[in-house]
Amino acid sequence: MNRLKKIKDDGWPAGVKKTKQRESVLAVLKNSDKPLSAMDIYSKIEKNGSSAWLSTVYRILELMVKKGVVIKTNIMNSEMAVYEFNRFKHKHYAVCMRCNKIIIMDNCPMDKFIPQFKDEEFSVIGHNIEIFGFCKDCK
Amino acid sequence: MNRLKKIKDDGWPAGVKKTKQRESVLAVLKNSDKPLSAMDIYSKIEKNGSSAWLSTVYRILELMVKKGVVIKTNIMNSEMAVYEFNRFKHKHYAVCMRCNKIIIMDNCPMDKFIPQFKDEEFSVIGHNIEIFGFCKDCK
DNA sequence: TCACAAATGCGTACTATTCGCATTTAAGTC
DNA sequence: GACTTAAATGCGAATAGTACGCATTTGTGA
Repeated sequence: MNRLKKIKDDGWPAGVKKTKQRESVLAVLKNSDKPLSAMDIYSKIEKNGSSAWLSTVYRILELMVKKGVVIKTNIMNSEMAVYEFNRFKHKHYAVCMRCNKIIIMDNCPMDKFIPQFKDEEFSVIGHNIEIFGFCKDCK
Repeated sequence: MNRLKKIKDDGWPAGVKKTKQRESVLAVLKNSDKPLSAMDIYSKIEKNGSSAWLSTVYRILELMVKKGVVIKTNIMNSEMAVYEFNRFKHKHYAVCMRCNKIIIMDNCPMDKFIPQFKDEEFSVIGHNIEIFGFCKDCK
């Protein structure tokens, strides 16, 4: 299993040059339990005393998404994408309609569900589920 | 029931001035069975021989969303929002990862599903589900 | 250590969307 | 139907997130 070793044992994607900036971006994502925007990541890197130009952060994120190490998500009613370290766990989020807080959902409605399509066939690769409502602070 | 009549019998939201542009936008959305972007709507209006500045289309859409006549959705991996006429039917979409075609799903996994949250309480108002994969032409 | 392909810094460009303001228009009142 | 006025539109310019181009720097295999 895993003969191709697309991702190395230390979590680094194979065939990807190690640079200060790339390590910073991945470290920030690994240390966060919530998805972060490119700007969040940029700020956290600065706060850690390192530095990486914002456009570089975007390029790194794009690469990491392509390599499967990072997951990119678009949260509705927010114009910016968020990124998280791929821990290979199936997760979904609930988003508060007032404060935009993100809450992790533990179960997935798609587990025992077979989507039906009108006429057309469609081969399902994955899904994206977002619950919206109000968190306990905003209720 | 419906004593407040937020939406009139002809489908027009109450207390909203009728203008050429607003009628054009709603007509385009009513005649489409797929969600459309603001730009799509703008083009279709031009094609119909009418006209409405793009910023006006955006303003109208924002208003109609607020009035509950139109639904705004953000489809992932697409940087633009799409809008559809609210037919008060529960629907979800499958999006082809190659050609971005949108296919309507007939059933909903959330029907018999109760979301669970770790510690925090969350009152669920609604949900957003997107299936991705390949349509029959792109398989 | 050297060479070179690849990554970054930095600025600029692009795209979807929003905003500001002068002009126009819908709709209630006389 | 004309008048009035608040609200909508045309139009351009601004904004924000993200992508791009190119000169310089850096990581890595030889």
